[in-house]
Amino acid sequence: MRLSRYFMPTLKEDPKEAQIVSHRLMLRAGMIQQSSAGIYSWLPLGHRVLKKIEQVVREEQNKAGAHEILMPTIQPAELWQESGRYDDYGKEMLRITDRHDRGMLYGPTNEEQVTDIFRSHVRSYKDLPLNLYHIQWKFRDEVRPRFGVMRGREFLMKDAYSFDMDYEGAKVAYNRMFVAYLKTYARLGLQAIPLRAETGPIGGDLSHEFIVLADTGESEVFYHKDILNLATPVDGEQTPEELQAIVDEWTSYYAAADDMHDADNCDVAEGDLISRRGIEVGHIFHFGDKYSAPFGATVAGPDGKDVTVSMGSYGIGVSRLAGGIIEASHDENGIIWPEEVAPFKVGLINLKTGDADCDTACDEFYAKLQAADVEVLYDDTSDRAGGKFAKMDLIGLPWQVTIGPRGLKSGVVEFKNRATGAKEEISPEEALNRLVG
RNA sequence: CGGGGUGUGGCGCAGUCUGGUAGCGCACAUCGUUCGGGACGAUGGGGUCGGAGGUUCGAAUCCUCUCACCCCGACCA
Repeated sequence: MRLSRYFMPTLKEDPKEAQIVSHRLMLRAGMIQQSSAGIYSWLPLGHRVLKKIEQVVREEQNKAGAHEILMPTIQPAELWQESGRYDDYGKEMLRITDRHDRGMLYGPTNEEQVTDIFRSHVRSYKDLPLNLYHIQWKFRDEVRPRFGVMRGREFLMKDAYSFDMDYEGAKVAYNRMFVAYLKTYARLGLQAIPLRAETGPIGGDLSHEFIVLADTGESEVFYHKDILNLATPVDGEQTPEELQAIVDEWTSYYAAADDMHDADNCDVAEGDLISRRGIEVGHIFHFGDKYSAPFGATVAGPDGKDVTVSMGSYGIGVSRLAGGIIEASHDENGIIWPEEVAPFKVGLINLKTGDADCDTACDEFYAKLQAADVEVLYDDTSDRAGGKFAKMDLIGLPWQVTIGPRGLKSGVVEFKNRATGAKEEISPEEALNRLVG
């Protein structure tokens, strides 16, 4: 993409409404624009990031055997009356009336909707286990939206729902998601910690939330320092026993949010207990028949008798992760994107636009990157060098290649790693090899 | 929902106390000089000062009401 043709409205100064770093950087990088409290438009750069996060989440869900569907944002009130949550949910649920005076709502989550789909189509135990997920916008009318996209009213969430014959089966589904989440966060460049969680209004008896560490996190977390040294699970089919072993390993270390932490009854040695701020980026629940029972979601078992299925739900805040990743990965100059979610892999800086040799060298380099399918943002504007560097640092692409007349004389380009700041002078061919390889 | 705060060109702000018809920096446009880490000069475009009502000869400024947004707390992906 040529920057001269791109829509990336960056700001030099911090918008005053943005107090936390990810919100400031997202606004300054031209990723988002606020529409109203807790509701945002995603501009091209932000949209690219959002789609990349979504894709990583999607791939890991698919690998875990979940099937992608897409349920609507607007749901009928009757479904929620059936589960009893229409009255319980309170003002956080945005209620709408259509022209026929029918009660509708903008879905804050989809347990009812997915259970309705399940009961309509699944009749036999042979169709289990089943896990359906979608990545869809949700709306929760929070009293106090804040922190930019990290605590919006409208947000993009991946929510998966598992259906099994019994608790044992549901636990395998739960563990499979647990492991998939660990892999997902690792791919996103995040160090995530699973915490045992309150099951909350959603109900159930097995629940973990996943948090990423960041100084601006909303809650305080306490954890055993060795949990950070655990290896991310590897890809591939895993037996129920192997899944359980991974979950057991990750949950064997102490980890709790401030609401669950009890300093007096914590048996972690003082030097091993670490306290930091964290952002919740995922939450998984087993809740049994909480929805399947009132909805009559049953399947025929091997003996021909109907069994009410045992369910779980598994959420990842996709739009929140965009902010969460920035919170966890930035410096004083701007964002530092992990490679998997960077809007472009490399920024190409033409140090002297208008200089025939420099333009030619940059255009050729750009064409070669494009031919090799390397996502590149090419700053071909006539801005001054300083501004170009500052802008590239701000938007945080993993690599920066700078081509200028002086380097061309000696046959080198500047190759910079955004994360480490390390700069090397190498040949254009070498730079190309590193980016393509 | 309780407490605090802010609304003035796209962004950041001054002006409000002490009413006199809107200003600065950045950004934007044109021209020129510059140009290897956010240049300089000249010129120019853009704001009914969040909204409504009131006081006054006159309101960004004073009064009343209202809306929006932000921050701290309780709650959530």
